[in-house]
Amino acid sequence: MAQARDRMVAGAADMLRRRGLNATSVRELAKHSGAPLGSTYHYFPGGKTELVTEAVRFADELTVRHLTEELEAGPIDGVRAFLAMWRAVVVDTDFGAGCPVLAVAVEHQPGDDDEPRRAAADAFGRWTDLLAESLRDHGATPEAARRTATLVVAAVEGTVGICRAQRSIRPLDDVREALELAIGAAIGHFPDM
Amino acid sequence: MAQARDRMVAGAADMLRRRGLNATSVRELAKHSGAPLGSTYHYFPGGKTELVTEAVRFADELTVRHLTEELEAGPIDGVRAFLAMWRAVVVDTDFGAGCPVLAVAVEHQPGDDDEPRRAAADAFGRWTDLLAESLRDHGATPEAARRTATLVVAAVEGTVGICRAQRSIRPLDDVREALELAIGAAIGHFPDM
DNA sequence: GTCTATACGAAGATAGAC
DNA sequence: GTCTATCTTCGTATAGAC
Repeated sequence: MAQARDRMVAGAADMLRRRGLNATSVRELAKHSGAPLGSTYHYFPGGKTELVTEAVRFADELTVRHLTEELEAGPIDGVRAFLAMWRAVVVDTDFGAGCPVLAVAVEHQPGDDDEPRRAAADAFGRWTDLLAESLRDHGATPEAARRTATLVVAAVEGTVGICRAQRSIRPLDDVREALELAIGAAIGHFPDM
Repeated sequence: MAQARDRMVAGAADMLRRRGLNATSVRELAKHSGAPLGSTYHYFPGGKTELVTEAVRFADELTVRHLTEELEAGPIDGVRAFLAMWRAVVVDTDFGAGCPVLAVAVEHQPGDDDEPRRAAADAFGRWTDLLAESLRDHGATPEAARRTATLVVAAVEGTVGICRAQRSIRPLDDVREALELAIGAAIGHFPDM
């Protein structure tokens, strides 16, 4: 059953964004997915490392798909929709969920397996590249595009964490306005940014 | 011995920023601090929750002290120094450490004790308020000051996570330049931001 | 008051019955 | 091939010897 496997990956991504990496247990994931514990190691011989890595890639792909669609309307509307997506994640879960990719980045430690961290690095890189490409296409210099794209991804990740801590959505709304100005400057008012 | 207690709080903050909340065990913390396990519950009757809460407040106070000093030279130099501080944390630990406050925010889940999360919320709020005050003092409107201050804190938190995932300091340097432009706009070029 | 020894549960992972 | 039962390790927390 590939369906059970897919459910486990999606379930792992959901647990990661809610509880983080170390509080996501294979046991509970199996229960939550309606699969027996042993099945996990049948589907994922690499154990928790393999499962988490796939969960990060799954979240990455979802985000890339959304971001790609949203950026077709240009970088300002694209970022607006990007922020709206994260706003929905935080609000719909009553501040219970954030970004699974950031969780892996924050909880990774040197001795751990490297694959989940690398998947997280790739995800951040891909989102930044998509945004930078859109900014360049709309008049930003390559340097301004890269800097602004990095700012957007970093600000979103950080703000989602702050919103969860404060149980308030205001930081995200403040950051949205600040980012729109920064993007406007990068593609228009300050081409040499 | 208050010294042993203080060492444990500082040690907890260090473990939090390296491994995150759930991988920070009272056992290893005691070992790392040279104290027996039982002493932990003598100094911190509230157990891990109390210990973590104090560690977050400890990191908060350190950061407030730095930020306050650095902002005396104005918001641009202050933010530059703020970013330099975080740059040093990430580089000096070879991408092994980030922000302990963000770790608590990312790993908190609804059923958990609320004190650590609230301490994290207070920390983010304090840093934002300090930055916003400095921005207002240098010509930003209250709204622009709040938005820009939130952007700075959020961007720093997010970027530190991205740098750790990618094992590269470049995102932080890119964000520094982008933030300086945003601050310049808030206090000078666009007073109505 | 300090610390050793331990209780108790849950984690990741696997062996082996079906 | 699926899943139950179990191994081992580590987590928080405490009881009670010094």
